[in-house]
Amino acid sequence: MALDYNKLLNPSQAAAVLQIDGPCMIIAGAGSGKTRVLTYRIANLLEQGVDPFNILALTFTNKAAKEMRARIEKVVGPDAKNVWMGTFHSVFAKILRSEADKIGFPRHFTIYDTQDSKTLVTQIVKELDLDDKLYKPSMVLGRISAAKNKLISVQQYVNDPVIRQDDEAALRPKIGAIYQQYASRCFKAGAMDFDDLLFNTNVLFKDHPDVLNKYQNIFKYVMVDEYQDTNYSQYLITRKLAAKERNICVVGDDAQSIYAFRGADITNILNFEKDYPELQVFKLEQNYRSTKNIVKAANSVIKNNKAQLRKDVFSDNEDGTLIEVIKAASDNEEGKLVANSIYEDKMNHHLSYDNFAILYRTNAQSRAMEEALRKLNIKYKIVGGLSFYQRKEIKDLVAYLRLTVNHNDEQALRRVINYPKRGIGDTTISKLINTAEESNHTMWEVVSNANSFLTARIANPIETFAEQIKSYAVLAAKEDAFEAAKFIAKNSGMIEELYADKSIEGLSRYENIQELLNGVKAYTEDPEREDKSLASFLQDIALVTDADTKDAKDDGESVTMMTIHSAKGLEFRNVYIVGMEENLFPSQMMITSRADLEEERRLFYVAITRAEKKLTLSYATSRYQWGNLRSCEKSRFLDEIDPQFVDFKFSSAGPGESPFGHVVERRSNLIPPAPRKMVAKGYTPPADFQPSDTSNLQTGQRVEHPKFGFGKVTKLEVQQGSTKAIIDFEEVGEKTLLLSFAKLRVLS
DNA sequence: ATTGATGTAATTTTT
DNA sequence: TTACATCAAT
Repeated sequence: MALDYNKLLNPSQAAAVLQIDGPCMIIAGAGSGKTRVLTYRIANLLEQGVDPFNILALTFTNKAAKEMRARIEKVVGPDAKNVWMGTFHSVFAKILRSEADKIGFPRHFTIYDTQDSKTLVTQIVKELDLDDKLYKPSMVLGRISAAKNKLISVQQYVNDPVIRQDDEAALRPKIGAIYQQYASRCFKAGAMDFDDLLFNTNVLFKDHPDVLNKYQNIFKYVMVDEYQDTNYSQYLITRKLAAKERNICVVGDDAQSIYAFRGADITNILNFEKDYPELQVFKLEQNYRSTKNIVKAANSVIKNNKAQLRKDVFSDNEDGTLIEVIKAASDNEEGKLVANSIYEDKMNHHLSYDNFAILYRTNAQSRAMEEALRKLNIKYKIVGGLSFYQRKEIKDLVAYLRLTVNHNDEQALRRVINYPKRGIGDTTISKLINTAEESNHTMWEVVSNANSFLTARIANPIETFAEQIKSYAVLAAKEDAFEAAKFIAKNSGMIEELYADKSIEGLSRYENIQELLNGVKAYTEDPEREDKSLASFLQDIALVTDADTKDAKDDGESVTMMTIHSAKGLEFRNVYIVGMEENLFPSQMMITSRADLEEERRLFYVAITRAEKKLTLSYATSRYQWGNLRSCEKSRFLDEIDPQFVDFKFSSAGPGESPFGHVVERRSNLIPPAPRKMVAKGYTPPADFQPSDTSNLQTGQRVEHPKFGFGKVTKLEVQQGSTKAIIDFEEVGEKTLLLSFAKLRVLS
């Protein structure tokens, strides 16, 4: 079945779809059918006989990948499943797993999320005895992240005189030291943060040409969506992959580049031609999404930016209604007016609530909107914000799971070592850290050998904890993710702890745990899933954002609320952009430099172009900030819209309210952990006990330990440079000790 | 070591 | 306003 692309697409779209070999760039204006082109382009490749396994399609979000796969499947059938499709992070995380040993990482390395990274930085700042006012984690992390995105290694960072001057000028000379410690701690923990996934892919390709070559041969056709949002690290990965076949096709719109703050480099798209002189360029300029008024208004705004590719987006749709502007006296009134407007529009035009979206610059703005919508009994859903996986109780359980799969995961260990409470306090924890640091071991190695250097009283619970985790690992090795997670949730005591809390929040936390377990169950019950292990489940959720979760339980009729950033790529019939105020949008932090302001403007452009039929902008003249009222000025962006497309209007008031809220209860059973004998009672170490050199210890030798008494070495194991001795003690039985810190006296 | 109280700092955007 | 951290008291 050959598709007739000239019928399905307009001439420029069809041209882009029919191009097959060689580099290609598609400049796709907002609403110009970009996804459509990408979909058909892949369909065409498949039709021309390209093996789906040889196509790599990189997108920016999981959602985009999922959507595209579904659409290709519709056109070409099950072959679509075999196309490599996903976000940069998920695709290269997968590759890094299978090649992990080549760069010294365990196959089941942990992916640290932003919270983990922040806590780690905070911990390091404290350990290095630095001023936490000067070294704020988000700031330090931003600096580290920027370095990684430019592929600046720790070595390069500390040796670069320019960077050092920068940091010194900012009165923060120790950032290099923090970076160094951060990287080494992540490595020891067998963990990568988001940036590491890309950074280490580059390391892998650089240090192992054979591996690069392998993937160059696999990915004969590379496509990159949202190319304007790639950073240097991503740019280099795609360039290397495409170096052999040169079949690279990038799609993007410089006017929609809104991730510079995260290292996205707009010059990647502006200078693409320099890398590929034989480049073919296609421009998609017809907007099919929005009315003429909306498209023209958007153009009039983006015109104010200097750096951009020339492009003329137009629409053949109706003129449509003018853009409405609502002025409110306060943020609460703004919510009320927006809610009313939604209600009226829905009634007047017989629409359903999912035709509406409220977009804002910051997540904090959602609150006023939520309250207003609730009062009018309008259902809504919030995309983004704190996601399911960021809730405390979920992170706690996930930490147990992570620790089970990767014992060295330091952040997970610290999170749960004393939760639920088992008497391991801060002092003990810092002692564990120090010991780990001094003896160059991981924290887990210290924890699982706590008895070697702590009094029995405190080593006891730690040992129990370590045994618990080890037993989870044994379980996880033979059971699927659901069985393991269920057991761990109960056995860890988490279920018991949460069940005991009868407050509203406590119940909802308990429910969230149930929901996570349901999620694991669904995961293992998916018939198409080959790997049902706990490790595999964790890999999956590490890179999942809220968008996918929320979509699944979308019950139809609700208004969507989200930040403008997360709205990219989406469209709605009616769009409300709220909080059009100076210092909010554009954000206060972005008005100092021209480049930043231009990014804010592009953000505004993205927001405007989400709307199909009707766009409404609103601002408040006063707003609560940290509990007190501040007055606000309307945004400069309002004045940048050509006034012929705008209808200024003032309104007020709104009808009744309604109660809401519900709670469900459930039961659980629990298993208490087993106690164990730890210290030899009938043995007292001699006062003159002197540990001897154990580097030449042999199996069968008799040894003395200050706590466990006399025993015989039954086995020696060398692992990652450290030697473990399994010793059968006369009074306490078999123990596994790390030779490097066990105090042993060799007797024979 | 755990609890509760008081104080403080924070709001940009996300894989 | 809230979330988090530090501190004092048990």
